[in-house]
Amino acid sequence: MKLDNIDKRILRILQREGNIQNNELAKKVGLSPSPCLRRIKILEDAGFIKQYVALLDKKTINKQLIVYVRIKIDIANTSSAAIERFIYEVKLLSQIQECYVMAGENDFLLRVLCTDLEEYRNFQVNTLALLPGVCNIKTEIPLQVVKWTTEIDI
Amino acid sequence: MKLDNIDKRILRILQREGNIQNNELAKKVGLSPSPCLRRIKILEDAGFIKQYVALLDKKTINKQLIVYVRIKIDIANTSSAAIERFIYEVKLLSQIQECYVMAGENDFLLRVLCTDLEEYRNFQVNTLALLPGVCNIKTEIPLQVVKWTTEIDI
DNA sequence: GATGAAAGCTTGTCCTA
DNA sequence: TAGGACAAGCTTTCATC
Repeated sequence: MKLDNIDKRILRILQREGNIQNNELAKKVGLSPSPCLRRIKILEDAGFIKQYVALLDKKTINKQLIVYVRIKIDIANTSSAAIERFIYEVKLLSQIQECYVMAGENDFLLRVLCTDLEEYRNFQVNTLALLPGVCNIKTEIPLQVVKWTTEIDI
Repeated sequence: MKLDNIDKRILRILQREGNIQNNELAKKVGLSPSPCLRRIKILEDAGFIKQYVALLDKKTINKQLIVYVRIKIDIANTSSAAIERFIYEVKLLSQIQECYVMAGENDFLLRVLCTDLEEYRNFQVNTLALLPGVCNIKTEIPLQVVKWTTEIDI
C-alpha cells in the first residue's frame, strides 16, 4: 500500500498527538471529517498504526533510573527450552521495557526502569541473576536523556 | 501528589489504550464519566501523563533496522560549544529516536532507525561521522526484538 | 462522586466530481 | 475512486446536588 502526502501528514500528526480529534485533524490536513476518518481507519487496518498510548512522565511517576543491561547466556550449558523460559520471564517482568537479542554475541540487551540504584541492585540480584542461563550481567547507566521519541520518520 | 488505586488503574489503562473513550474507561474503573474525566485532567495537569501518541509499525513503515550507536567524543579537543552543537544536531535528525549521555565514558548512546544496512551506512558516513567532536563510532544491531513497550509500572 | 442537559464530535449514508 | 454534506446517535463536559 502506497501512502500519499495526506496519509503521511495524518501519521505525522498522530505520532505527536494521538488523542487529537478527528475534526481538528481533518482541518489540519485540509479534508472534511468523513474522508479523514476513512483514511485513519484504513491506516489502522493496514497495520501502519499499531496502538495508541499515553506516555507517562518517568520523573513524576518516580521511575527515573534507566539501566541498560547486557546479559550473557551460557550457551554451552543452556537448553533452548531454558532460553524460551528466559524470554517468557522477561516479558512478564514489568521493570523491563525492552529486550533485544544482539548480533554477534550470545547476549540480550535489556532496558530496565527503576526508582533508584538500590531498587535496581535488588532487581539484578534477586531477579535478573536468577533467570535461566544467565552467566554474566553488565550494566550501563545513562546520566542524561538528550532525546527520546517514539516518532518514526515517514 | 498521591495516587490512589483508581488513579493507578486509569494510568495503566491509558498506557495501553490511549484512545479509549472516557465513557468506557469510567466503566472499567467503576466510576461515572464525570469524576473519571476529572481525574484524567488532574493526572494530565499534574504531569503524570505527558503525551498521547500513536505508535506506528516499523515493519509496515519499512524502517525495520534498529541500530544502537555508541559515539565517543574527543573531549580533549572539543569545546563545550561543539558538544552543544552535537546535541542540537542530534535533536534535529529524524533517524535518531533516542540519545543518552552515558556514565563512565565520554560517550553518547544513540538509537537509530533505518530501512536497511545500506541506508544506515550512508547515515553513519555522511551524517553521524561529521557531527562535531566525534572521534569513534561503534554500532550494535539487535537481531530480534523480544520485548518493547512504553509502559511504566505504577 | 452522581445526575442530567447542552454542546459538540463521530460516523454512516448518500451524493458529486 | 475519493471527497463533501448532512443527520442521527453518541460523548464530552459542566453546573448542580
